[in-house]
Amino acid sequence: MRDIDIAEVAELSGVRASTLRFYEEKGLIASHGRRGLRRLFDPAVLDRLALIALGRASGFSLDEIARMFAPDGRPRIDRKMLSAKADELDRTIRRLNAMRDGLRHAAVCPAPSHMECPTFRRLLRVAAAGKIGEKKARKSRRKS
Amino acid sequence: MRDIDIAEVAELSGVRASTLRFYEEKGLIASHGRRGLRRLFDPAVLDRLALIALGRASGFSLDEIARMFAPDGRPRIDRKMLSAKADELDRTIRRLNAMRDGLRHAAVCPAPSHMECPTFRRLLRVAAAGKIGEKKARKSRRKS
DNA sequence: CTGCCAGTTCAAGTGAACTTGAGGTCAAGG
DNA sequence: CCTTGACCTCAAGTTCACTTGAACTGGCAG
Repeated sequence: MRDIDIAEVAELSGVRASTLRFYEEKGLIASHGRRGLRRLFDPAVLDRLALIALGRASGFSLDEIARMFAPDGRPRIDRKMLSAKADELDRTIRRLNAMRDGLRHAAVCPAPSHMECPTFRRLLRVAAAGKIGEKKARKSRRKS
Repeated sequence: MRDIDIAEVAELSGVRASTLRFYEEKGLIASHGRRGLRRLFDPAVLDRLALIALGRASGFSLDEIARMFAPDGRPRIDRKMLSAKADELDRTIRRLNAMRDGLRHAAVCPAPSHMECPTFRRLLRVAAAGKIGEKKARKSRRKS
C-alpha cells in the first residue's frame, strides 16, 4: 500500500478533501497519480501538511509557504526567514501577553466601568501604541 | 473645540478615514454631528478606537466588538467573556511560544535538511497536534 | 463670487483561504 | 450489467475587514 487516496489523507490529517484539492491547485502538495479519477498521494504528504500547518500557525501565508518548498519540490526553507519569523512571533507573543494580563485584570476589576479603571486605560494605551492597526491574532474558522 | 473632524481622528488614531466611515456604518463608533457634510466626532472616539484595536488584537471580530458596547452605547463588556478570551489568548501564546522555539531551532539546526532534524520533526508533530487547522496568527495588512 | 479640495455617498472591488453547487465519471458490489 | 456513491472539474459563492472609484457637495481662500 504505497499510496493513499484523498479520503485517507483527509482522515489522517484532518484537512478536508476540498482543501487538499485547493492546496494541490496552489502547488502546496502534489498527488502522485490516480486510481480512476481518484487522486493518490504519497504518505509523505502528511508531513507536508504538517509543515503547512506549522507555517500557517506561524503566520506565513500559503503563498509564502509555497515559495518555501519551491521550485524543485523538497522543503528548502530559508533559515534567515525562519529566524525573522521567530522574532516576529516573539513580538506578537509579547503583545498578546500584555493583552491577556489586561483582559485578566479587566475581568476582575472592581471599577464600576472598564473605562474608569486605570489599569484598563493603561491597557488601552498599550493597545493603541505601536501603530493601532498593526498586528492581530485571528480566530479559527468554525467547523462546518 | 469640542468636536474633532474625521481627518483629525484619522491623524490622531492612525485609523484611515475610510475605515472610520466603515466602523461608523458597522455601529462601532458614532459621529456626533456634521460641519457641512463633514462628520464631527467626540474626542472620546479615540478611546473607543483604542478599545476596538485592543479587541481586534485580542482576537475578537468586529461583530463581537460591536456586541460588546451595545445596545445602549457605552462599553458594557462581559467580564466572563473577558476571562474566557484571556484563557484562549493564553493557549494561543503557549502554542506560539512552542512555534517560536521551533523556528528558532530550525534556523540554526545543523541537519542538512529540516526534515532530517528530530527537533524540527517534533515541532511538526506539535503543529499537527491539537487539530491541524485550528488556530493561527495573522499578518497585518500592508500599508497602501 | 468662484473654484478648489477634502470631505461625502453608494456600490463594487480586493485578497486570503476556502467551501459549495452543478453536472460528470468510474471502480466496485450485487 | 447496472446501480451506487465517492470522487472528479470548474465556476461561483462566502466571510472578514477593509479599500477604491465615480459622482457629488460645501466651507473657505483668494
